[in-house]
Amino acid sequence: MSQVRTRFAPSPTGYLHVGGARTAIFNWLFARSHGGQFLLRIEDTDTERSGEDMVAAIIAGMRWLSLDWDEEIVHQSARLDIYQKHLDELLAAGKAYKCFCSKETLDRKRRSAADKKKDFRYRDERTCYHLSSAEIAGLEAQNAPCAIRLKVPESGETAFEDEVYGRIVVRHTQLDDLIIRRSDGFPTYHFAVVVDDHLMRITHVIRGEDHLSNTPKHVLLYNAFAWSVPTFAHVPLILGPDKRRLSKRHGATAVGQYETSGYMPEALRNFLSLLGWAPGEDREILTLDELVREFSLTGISKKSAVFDERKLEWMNCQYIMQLSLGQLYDLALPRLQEAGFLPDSPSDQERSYVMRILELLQPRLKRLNEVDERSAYFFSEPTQYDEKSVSKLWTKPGVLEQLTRLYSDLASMDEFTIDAIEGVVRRLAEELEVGAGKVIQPLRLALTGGSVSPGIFEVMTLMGQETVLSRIRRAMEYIEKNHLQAV
RNA sequence: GGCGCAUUCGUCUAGUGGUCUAGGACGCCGGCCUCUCACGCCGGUAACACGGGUUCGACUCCCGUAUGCGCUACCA
Repeated sequence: MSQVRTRFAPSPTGYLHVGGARTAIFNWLFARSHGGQFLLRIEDTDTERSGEDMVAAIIAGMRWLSLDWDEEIVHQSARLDIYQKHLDELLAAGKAYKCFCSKETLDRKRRSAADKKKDFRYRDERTCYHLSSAEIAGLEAQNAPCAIRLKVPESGETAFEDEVYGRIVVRHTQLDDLIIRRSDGFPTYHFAVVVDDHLMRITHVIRGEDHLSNTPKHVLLYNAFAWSVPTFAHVPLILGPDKRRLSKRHGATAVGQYETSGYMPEALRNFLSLLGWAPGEDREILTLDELVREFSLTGISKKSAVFDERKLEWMNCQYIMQLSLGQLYDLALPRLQEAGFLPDSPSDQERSYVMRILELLQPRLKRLNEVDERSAYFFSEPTQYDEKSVSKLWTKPGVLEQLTRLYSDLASMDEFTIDAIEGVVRRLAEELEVGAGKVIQPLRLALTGGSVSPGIFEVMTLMGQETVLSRIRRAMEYIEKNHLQAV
């Protein structure tokens, strides 16, 4: 069997979106699991809608997901002469013909057919197909714009075997003479895709299910050239929560958005792999190697899948917890620097301080972009106290005395270690005959500005005795100033 | 409208005629742990779209209905 070659062929009319990314992942996985090649092709024949910045964004997205490709990137816009050559071939063989009908004329005919509740099919009249060579020459002499259509057989059917959906058959009466070159000289998608897939020696075309209905047209084109047809595998579409095709209306659809909102590429890749495909086992957290090992076309589902961001978030959480502290530090560093918590080149001391913070935060992070707000109080005094927590925790009678005691007890400590602090706090709670939580929560509010944080004793050792004391004092001042304690 | 495709818990899915009183995961609910939150652990909730066949037997096969999606462009 010949070498497996797959490709991902996005059109740069937008950023790399998760649906495209999923298709790319499947192609990549399939190629890698067969020791084959994975190629990248930019389908930029629609010059109006394509942009260089989009190409760059797509490439960045691919890199971020570690989807490396083999060989040079193919740009369709640079292959116009190749398409023209193949067009001429079809024209010469009488398998395609020039069509001088204007878009306006066609639209009008389509509308009037629709009014009569009928389908418009160009092939029923084939106006331009019946033009004499003299007429064609005349039109061309006037430089009349013309498109090129493929001549589709009027009877019979075209079938192909899809690896996911099985045998697909379409009667030729359902098809029209499709345009394969626009009047502006650019090939249409259907034509370019077939020519390129053949020339790039693609063996397996893995793409979205929205192309399932288009594939018979492509098969017809392969046949017209007498080329062998590749294996097709169409993958189900990705839907939004409302079961409609995933689009910008649903929020984040671009891979880059997931990067900035703190998702790890490994998590997104893992999640996307499992959308419309399942390995034969129950495990869901799979490494790249495992994915490569397990991936197969037969595991692909026929049913479109809803993109569930909650599950992605959970998966991201799993990946964050697997990180070593050093890795987590590297990922958090730019975000902490941007927040102004760390200088451009942190000292060793700063680095180890942050690592200890991250150790506490690690199981609590769903997304990497939460690190700055969750760690803010380690870098600066709380600028304000959470209002609800204040009214819940600092209005209770005795809180001021509690904090006063805490202050003096903590101030007299020599060793500000986790165990020692815990001992002091618990002893105080016992003495006051209250649960430890009753002492800890008001304290937590004083130190962090809120009622949620990692274990308070860990937080305190990290902050250091001096900071802890000054924050307690500041909290007491706040309580007094605002007359929170009932008189 | 025509053609194509699909239809298992809210969501992702396992399941290829009997092992299914339908399994796992996310979510949700309850509990444990506990200084809050998170992690972790334990338990619970919840599905074969509907109707006909075929068969000794159907989630699994066939037909129809419904619903959804896709294609029906000189977009890709």
